[in-house]
Amino acid sequence: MKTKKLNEKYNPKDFEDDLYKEWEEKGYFKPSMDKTKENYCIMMPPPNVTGKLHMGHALDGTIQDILIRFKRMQGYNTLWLPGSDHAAIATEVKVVEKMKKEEGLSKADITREEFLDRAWAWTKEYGGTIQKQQRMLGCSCDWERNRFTLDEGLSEAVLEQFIKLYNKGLIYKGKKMINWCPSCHTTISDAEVEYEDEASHLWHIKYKITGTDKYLTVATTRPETMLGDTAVAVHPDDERYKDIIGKTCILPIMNKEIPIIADRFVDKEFGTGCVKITPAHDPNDYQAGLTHGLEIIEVFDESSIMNDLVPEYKGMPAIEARRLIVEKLKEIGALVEIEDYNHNVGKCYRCHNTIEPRISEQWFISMKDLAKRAADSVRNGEVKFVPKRYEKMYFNWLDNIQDWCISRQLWWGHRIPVYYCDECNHMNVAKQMPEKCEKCGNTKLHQDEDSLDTWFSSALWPFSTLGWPNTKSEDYKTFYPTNALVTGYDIITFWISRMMTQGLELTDKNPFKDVIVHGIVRDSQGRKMSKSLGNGIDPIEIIDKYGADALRFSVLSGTTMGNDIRYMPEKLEQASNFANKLWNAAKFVNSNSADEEKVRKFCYEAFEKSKEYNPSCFKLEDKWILNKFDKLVIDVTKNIENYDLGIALDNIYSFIWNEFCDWYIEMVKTRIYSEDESERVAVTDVLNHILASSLKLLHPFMPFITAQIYKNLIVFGTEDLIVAKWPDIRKEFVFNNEENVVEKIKQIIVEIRNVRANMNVHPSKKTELIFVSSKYEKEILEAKDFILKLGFGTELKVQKDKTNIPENAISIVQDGIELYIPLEGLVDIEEEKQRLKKEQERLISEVARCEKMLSNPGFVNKAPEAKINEEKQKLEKYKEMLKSVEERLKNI
RNA sequence: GGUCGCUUAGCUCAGCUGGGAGAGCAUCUGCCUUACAAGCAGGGGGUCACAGGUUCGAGCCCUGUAGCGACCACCA
Repeated sequence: MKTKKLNEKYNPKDFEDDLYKEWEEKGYFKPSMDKTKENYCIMMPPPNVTGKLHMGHALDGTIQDILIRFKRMQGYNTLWLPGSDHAAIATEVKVVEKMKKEEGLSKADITREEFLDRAWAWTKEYGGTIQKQQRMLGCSCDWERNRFTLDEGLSEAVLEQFIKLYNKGLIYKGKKMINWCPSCHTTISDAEVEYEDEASHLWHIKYKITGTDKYLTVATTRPETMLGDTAVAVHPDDERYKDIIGKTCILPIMNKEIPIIADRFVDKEFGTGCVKITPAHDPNDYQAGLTHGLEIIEVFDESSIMNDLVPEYKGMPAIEARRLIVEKLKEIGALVEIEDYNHNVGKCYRCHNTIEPRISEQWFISMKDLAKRAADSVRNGEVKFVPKRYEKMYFNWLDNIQDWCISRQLWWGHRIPVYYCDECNHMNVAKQMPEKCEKCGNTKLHQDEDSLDTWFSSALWPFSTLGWPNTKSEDYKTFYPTNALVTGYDIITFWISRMMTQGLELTDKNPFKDVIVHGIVRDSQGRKMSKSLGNGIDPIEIIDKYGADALRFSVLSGTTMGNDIRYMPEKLEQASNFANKLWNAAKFVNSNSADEEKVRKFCYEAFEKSKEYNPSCFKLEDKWILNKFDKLVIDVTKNIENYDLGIALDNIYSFIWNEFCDWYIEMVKTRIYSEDESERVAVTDVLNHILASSLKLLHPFMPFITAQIYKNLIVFGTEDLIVAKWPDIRKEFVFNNEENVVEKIKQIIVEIRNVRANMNVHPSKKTELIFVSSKYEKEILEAKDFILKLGFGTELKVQKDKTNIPENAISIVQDGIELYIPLEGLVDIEEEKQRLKKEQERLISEVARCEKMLSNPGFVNKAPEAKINEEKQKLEKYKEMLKSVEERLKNI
């Protein structure tokens, strides 16, 4: 005898941690590397090293874990590779803050090496947090293959990538207008700029037109940049200004003569139609400056501190200078108007300070060709997005792509592998500092100070983690290209598009086949969870209180892939109620199971060996639940394969609760308590078979409770559930007929309860049940025990015709079965007549509906045959039922 | 401005290839029936945003409108 026992109460804390440890120790998370099996690989999107698990991670991790566990159970050689990202800016900002707070130091006070020491220390201290939390969530990823974007192998991959792209001419250094964050002191890429509405003003300033008494008025949101104006632009077709094009005007304060130029980018309708041109501080103006050969004059530096163009503003923050310049303009009478104005301002995605467009020499990747190839892979269907609509977002980004600025003025990250010759300034591009300049042979060289965008290394994630550039490595050969990539839609541009471009360029393969895009987890009011709002929900607190399984259930049930999720904490109640229900059902099955050896002998072993289970062991309700279960397996498998995880979970939920617990267990209780041992053995077999198999289907979704129950099953459950075989459908038996009959009987039982509830009959009041059925006599007798129990019956009779039916009985009419319930003293004939009349009306309208449909020539000629037959059968059924009801009405 | 999404029960959301509108929560009624009161049984509750169209048949397909949301671009 096994000494297995489930605790009296479901309490996830009792077993979740232990189970996880056990799985990990037994090595279940590692791929089997079985060459005879198909491979399946998912790369976990690497969270920031310093991050904490939030609901987005919980959702993302749950989805991936479901896919991995599903495939693992199906026998695939599965790898889910975890890791973390060094998150250049985010981490550097935090380390700088900490340094300032604790040591009173800034970056200027220490060397690069000293800073990196601190950053690594930080990483070691805080780096493991998320991964601990992912374990609590149940993520079955292979921690032994855990990678970090700054680790040795991945850094090697970055060098390889840089040099390859450079040699191919795809990476270049150039002077361009870039996005500069004056607070983080670095460039950022276009994708990292977030636009926000900001209330501001439009200042209207008049410039004197040279040699006349006339003025033109420009409108600007940035008066402080006027010091660097080198032109005023109007639209060439603007009638108002046609005659002044080509003339010059006087820039106030600077008292400098600047040209009036015509350019089509000017919007005639906006402001005054005259635009001041500051090529150094605005992307449009920069472009105009290039086109018209204008001088570029900087007004402030990289910290937005004014330079010495005008001595009285020197050293001032630009925003401060703005105030003074506006005052000055007022003073000299150049300020015409101040208009309230809302405009979109670019903000740094990290620190949310206003981005300054600046001209600067930086490193870029030329994107156009790379982007085309990446887009084509999706266009031609080699890579598909789920849901498909996100492909448009992806195309939109790639089709309009600008070159990617990859250099960052940060220390935390991969340093650019370019070494300048101190003598001839030649750029030597190499993995390590060359001994001498390849051009002039000088031995004094210095490395580029900049580092690379975080996403430059993340772009390699699907293959750098597998050993690339060593394409001969076992992991790379086995798992690349990977199968699915699961992530939120918010990083399609940041990450998906970059993995695609780099993957195709460097490995000549699409890095993954399916891109599974999920939504954002929002709060119960639909707002984004954020630190500033304080509306975030901590998944760890949820795990503490409800368990990881409940958390996983709650982020998936009732959701659709790609849609945002409004997180309702009430879902946790549903989830933990479900877990509790399952727990109790398992306890019931366990405590009522017959001796395991006997079950094995009589049922299970025989079945395993010969696949010829004696169907006479099964009673009607067994065949019903077995048939239902097979359909469930088909549905759940299909839905997981289509990534319809919410639907798959719902399938399992309603099977376990509504079919298995509410019906099957109740149906077999009399057999369980039976004196006849062979009855008990047979029921034990089916109960355990259905329970164990249901646990298998549910395991990917709720791994802990299912595994805990499974290992404590008295019958079956010998292997660990995490590696148990995903259920097959049993082609040996199909019990469609039995399923149909039981559904009819269930319907009758529901109606019995219904009628009794309406008549306020106390459950203790039981009655005789008289069935009339010529078709299903045998089945009704077979189901006698549970019909009596669930239908409040004292005894059950089946007859082929309606002789001797008492008058004061309730009648329940089903298709092919009628039931009469004599309820002495309780049946009011008038009330019963009213009830039957209502039923009659309902059936008449049903018959009418079917007849109308079937007499519609359009329907009969065009509808599929199966549909027509279905309607014909319904018509027959309703006609028959109607006939019975009407007969009964006549007789009482 | 461009693109996309959403609008279904009181609330939050599912709804497959077009073929009788579903779940959870909430609500009402009756039950401590020996797995489970975190439960059981039963009930009520919907003009599927609006207007057209296609179709034998539309929550689902097409066009348009309105409200909400997201992304991209521009905004001197």
